[in-house]
Amino acid sequence: MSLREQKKKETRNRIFEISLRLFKEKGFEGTTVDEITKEAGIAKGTFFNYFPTKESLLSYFREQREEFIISIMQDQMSREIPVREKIENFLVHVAEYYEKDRYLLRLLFFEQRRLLMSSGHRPSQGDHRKKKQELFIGMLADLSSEGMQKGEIRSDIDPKLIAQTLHAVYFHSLMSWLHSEIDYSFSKDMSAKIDIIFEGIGV
Amino acid sequence: MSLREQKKKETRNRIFEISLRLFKEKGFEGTTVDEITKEAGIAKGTFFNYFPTKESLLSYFREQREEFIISIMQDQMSREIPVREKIENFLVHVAEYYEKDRYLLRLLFFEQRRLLMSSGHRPSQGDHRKKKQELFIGMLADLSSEGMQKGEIRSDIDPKLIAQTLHAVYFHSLMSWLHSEIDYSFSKDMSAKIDIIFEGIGV
DNA sequence: AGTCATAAATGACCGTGGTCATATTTAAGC
DNA sequence: GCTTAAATATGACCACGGTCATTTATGACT
Repeated sequence: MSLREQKKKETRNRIFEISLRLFKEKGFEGTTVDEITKEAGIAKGTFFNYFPTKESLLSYFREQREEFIISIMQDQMSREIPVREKIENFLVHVAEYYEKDRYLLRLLFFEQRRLLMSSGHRPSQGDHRKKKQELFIGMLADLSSEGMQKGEIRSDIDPKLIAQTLHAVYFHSLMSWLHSEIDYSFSKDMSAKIDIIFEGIGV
Repeated sequence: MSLREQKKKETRNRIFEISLRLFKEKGFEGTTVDEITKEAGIAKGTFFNYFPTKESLLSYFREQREEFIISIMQDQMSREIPVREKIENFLVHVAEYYEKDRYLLRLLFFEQRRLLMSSGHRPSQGDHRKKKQELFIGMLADLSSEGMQKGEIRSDIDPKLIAQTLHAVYFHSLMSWLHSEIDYSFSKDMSAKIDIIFEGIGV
């Protein structure tokens, strides 16, 4: 790696680290780009050579999280355990991972303008790059299919529908937890709701 | 009502109507407060006498929606039909109501900084005013309890948990629909997922 | 080492949301 | 109709996010 690339990487990283620290200290709105650049020892314009907007710092943070989450998913996918356990394990692992950094997650979901969610209903035309969220639901759908083949899950429902329902519960639990001011286990709360989906509420 | 109050109300309304129109025409970011005040024939400062921020226009819009939704809820609550039907009716009615104005809802959810969601996990101390979202979940919980008493719903689960799970599916379906670029029936999509919750996915 | 094209850094500048001291309007009391 | 205090309107002003023409640093090539 050339000196140039090296320095670029370092600068980008410095901006990012300083930003997250300041966000934690003073909030997202309360931190100005001027402060960030001053601390990083660069001019204001330079910031925008590295990140197109102040908000994009949060996107970058999210991308890093997503990489990690996908690795958790893939770990679970390959294990030799009942599908229900795989699903619960996966979701609980993600939840536990999130529990470590509630504050920055709050920023991520409440400060970022467009919080991406998977639609499950894509336009048939369009770019073919899979978004991370779709991968998330896609993997849950794969697990559901696997469960159907093994006779662990009802096979008269569209696996995608099941995946979306699971994801709904996961997402809702996450949001509730982020909004709440009290401390409780997000993963346990979610786990209870996943059980409902498996067992149904009907008599 | 005095002349003063009358004019105040009119001005507030004019600002609001013009704003929503401009948002539809040019988007939220694309519309400036200057434009709004110019069209409304008032000075810029006056705008902020009526709405504390530009974003608060969206909150106001949401409050209006919420009033309406609560009335739908209350209608269903008092009918003499099976609980499952009440729940489905209620959620489907809300969905159908939303389907009428997808664009402004998108603004509401994607442009507004902090999109409120019910936690279901409130701090024990704090203000006692019930937020609208809690009312929403509260009513779903009441319906669940009713269903348990009538033997239509399993009674070994906390009704609140059921309510939250139902709300999760409702909210997720709504968000997916708002994100999607294609036209499909949000209410039907949601309905299918509600069925899953009633019947479970286990064998 | 010197030249030069390209990458990267810079900060004056702009448009916007939001503030606030001041000016204007209202209506109650006389 | 006049006075006066409170409600309301005003626009100059500020801070911030973001742009861009210009300057500076880099390294490939001779």
